[in-house]
Amino acid sequence: MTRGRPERKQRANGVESRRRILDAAVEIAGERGYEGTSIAAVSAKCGLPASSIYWHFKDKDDLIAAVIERSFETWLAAVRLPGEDEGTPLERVTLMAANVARSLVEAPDFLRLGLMLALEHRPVQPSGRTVFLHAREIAHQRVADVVRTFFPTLDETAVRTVTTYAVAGSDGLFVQREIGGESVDLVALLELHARTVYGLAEGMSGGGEGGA
Amino acid sequence: MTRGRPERKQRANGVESRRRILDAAVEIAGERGYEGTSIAAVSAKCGLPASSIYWHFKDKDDLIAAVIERSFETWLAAVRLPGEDEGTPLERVTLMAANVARSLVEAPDFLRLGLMLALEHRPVQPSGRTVFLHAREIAHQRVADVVRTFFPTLDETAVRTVTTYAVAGSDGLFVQREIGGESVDLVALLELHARTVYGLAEGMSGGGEGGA
Amino acid sequence: MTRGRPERKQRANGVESRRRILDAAVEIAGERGYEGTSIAAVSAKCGLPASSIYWHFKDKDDLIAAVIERSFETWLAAVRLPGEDEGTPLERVTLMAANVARSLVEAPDFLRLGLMLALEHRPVQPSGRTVFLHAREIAHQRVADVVRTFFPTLDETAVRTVTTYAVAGSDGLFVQREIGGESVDLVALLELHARTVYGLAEGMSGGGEGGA
Amino acid sequence: MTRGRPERKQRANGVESRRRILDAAVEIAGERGYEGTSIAAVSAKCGLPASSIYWHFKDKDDLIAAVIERSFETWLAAVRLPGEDEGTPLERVTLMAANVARSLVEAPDFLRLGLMLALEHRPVQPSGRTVFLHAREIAHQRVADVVRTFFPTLDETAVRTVTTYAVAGSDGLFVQREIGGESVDLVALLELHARTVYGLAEGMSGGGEGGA
DNA sequence: TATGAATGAGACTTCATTCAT
DNA sequence: AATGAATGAAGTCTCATTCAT
Repeated sequence: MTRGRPERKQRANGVESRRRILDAAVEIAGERGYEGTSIAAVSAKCGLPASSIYWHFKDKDDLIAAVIERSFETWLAAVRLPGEDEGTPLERVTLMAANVARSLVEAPDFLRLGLMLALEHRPVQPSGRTVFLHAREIAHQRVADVVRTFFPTLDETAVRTVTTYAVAGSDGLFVQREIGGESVDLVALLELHARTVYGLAEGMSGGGEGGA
Repeated sequence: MTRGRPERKQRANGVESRRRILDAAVEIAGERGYEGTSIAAVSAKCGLPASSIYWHFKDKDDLIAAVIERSFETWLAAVRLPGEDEGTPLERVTLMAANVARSLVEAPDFLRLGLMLALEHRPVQPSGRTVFLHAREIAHQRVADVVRTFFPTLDETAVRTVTTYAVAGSDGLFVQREIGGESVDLVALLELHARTVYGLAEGMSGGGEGGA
Repeated sequence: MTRGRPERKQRANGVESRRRILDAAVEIAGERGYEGTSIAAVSAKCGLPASSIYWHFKDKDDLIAAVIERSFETWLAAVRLPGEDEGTPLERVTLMAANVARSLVEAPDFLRLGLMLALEHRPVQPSGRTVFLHAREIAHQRVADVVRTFFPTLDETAVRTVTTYAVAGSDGLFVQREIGGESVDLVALLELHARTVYGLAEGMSGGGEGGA
Repeated sequence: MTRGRPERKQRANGVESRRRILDAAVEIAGERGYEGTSIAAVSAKCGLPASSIYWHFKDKDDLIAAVIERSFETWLAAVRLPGEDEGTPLERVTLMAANVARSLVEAPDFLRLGLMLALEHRPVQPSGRTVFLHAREIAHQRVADVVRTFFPTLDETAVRTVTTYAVAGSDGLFVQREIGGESVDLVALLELHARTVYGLAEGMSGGGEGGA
């Protein structure tokens, strides 16, 4: 019973506690989804009692929403967009795709949890879902900007179609990777996807037969 | 107890009860996922007491697995593959995509619930997940067969890549539709996807530089 | 550890269990009020686990409402109204008052809990309060009938005033008894009240100066 | 820390904070009773953190006791007893009753909360109950004094009976008003009560057959 | 004179499941 | 082929209170 360290972390530190709670929650929620994330489990993993979690977050819904928000920011920071002027357009797009792929492999919790929430259709939606959809909208806009940059002649309908297709493919390949594990080379697949989308946009840009 | 007119439906009918339970469960599980599906909720929706559900299914895990299985069959039945010899290859592939799209709009529960299960990573996975992955494997094989039929010169690695890419894109577009609702034209997007994949396979088939 | 009686009352008996729960709840709620009545305490007192209470009652609110309802019936049964034709009118009224007093001493839970609920003004009222007010309305009507019987010339406004005054005095004297305990002779006080109200009604009946 | 303009109210003011806490507490306790009054709710209503409440009051019990005490004083201040020598004795008594009625309509919290506490019978009684009973004893004495003044020939037993009856009737009519809301004319009813009690005392004073 | 943060206990309620009938 | 009743475990959340600052 000789307690090496006194361990009576009496020093109240809200910021640090909040971080610990989010760290624990992002891990559990990323694995088990909304319902599967119990406050007791988060409490056990972060070392703070359940009642302390309620000091920092109004309720479970609020906690999950904060998890989504923070993990989106983490993920955004992990996507390092390359400098503006390296290589051909196609090479640059491919590089972006590889960066996205790496960020999704490194910090997959955001998208995994987000997709779980997005697929649910509860009568009363968790607010984390709203936060996710909002984050997703931001990502969508960024992709759209890239599309517009590389294919300035595309009309807005075509931009939207290409962007939607690009994002959806990315989602699908991420799911594939989540199911297949490390045997799925997400970097290679997203690079392939980038080239494909590039070709698609090129086709819509040159010949007027856009669509969908 | 022999009542005058027999068979007035009150007298138990196992098959019918089982169907009612599955009908209720597929709806709830498709909305709320595995953890979100409580036996009590299924009981309330189907009108049978909870204990009756346990007469038909070993436990909740078994019920969800059965839900996945049956909704896969429902979905399979909804995919009406077109006759073999109408139109050009590209037209035929596009037609298939449209059919898949329609089936996913009509019977989305299978894929929605399945993806939710697939994205989870719990210590002990629900057997419904296994059932889903198995069904998915079947679908994957069917797509692979189509790819081989249309592009007999593709090597197996390329077939796998194209198939994976085709399925992943389909998943991603399905997610898009689940998020965006009716404003997303899944038929058009999957037709576009079909043409894109067709072009991709063609490219890998003709020039030898396949990949991933 | 030698368990004398097997005590595994496996024999499911809903009616009996429900009664045991209500018996426990009426006692606790009569002493401690709505908020003071915890499901855990009821569970401990009746021997059934908390979850079993929820088989018989939707929630705590439902339980308390049932408690009020049953204890009202118990109390009503305890008020033995005297035969129609014994003694003078004043004697008969006094006898009624004594009977009411005895019933309130014997089964005070109904009125004690009811008054506690009635005095509360929560944003969302417990449904037990509604049940109590309804029961009280019934009691009010009975008293009004007695008033009308003995003073047929009273107009309805006067009947209402006399009845209200009679019931209010009864409530107040009951409170007095609850505070003062056995040192308060409720029977004597209610008999006095009966005579007083009788005189009041007589006065309003003869001279036309009713009021309030 | 010496700010330019001092005393801009931000700088703590114990008396004012204490008042705000009591203001919030009297409202909540008057609505919900002892158990229904949570420190968190008081904190939310008064805008001070829960820990500040514990700076001003030892514990919840202490807070409620202070609430009772202050609201009793508020109520006492609201009872404006009339000058000694206006009108006939009956008129003066009636005027007193009207004043009491008005004070109970204006400041009902004291009596409402007090009666809730008085009706409870917990193993360990809140000290607010004691405070209430003490305040009530004071009120009782005042009424007894009035009775003695107007009916000097009454013996002490009769004085006690009349006083008890007077107070009980007042309580009962107050409850009636709390239940019935503004549709109950408390002033009229208490005036009626005053006349009735006056008559009762007169009867006991003249003929020697007092009672109870 | 306050207060941000923490905390163990306990609140109500639902959970999946069982069992005798 | 079913079901009424029961139940221990676990769920989310609130409680009154403390303590270092």
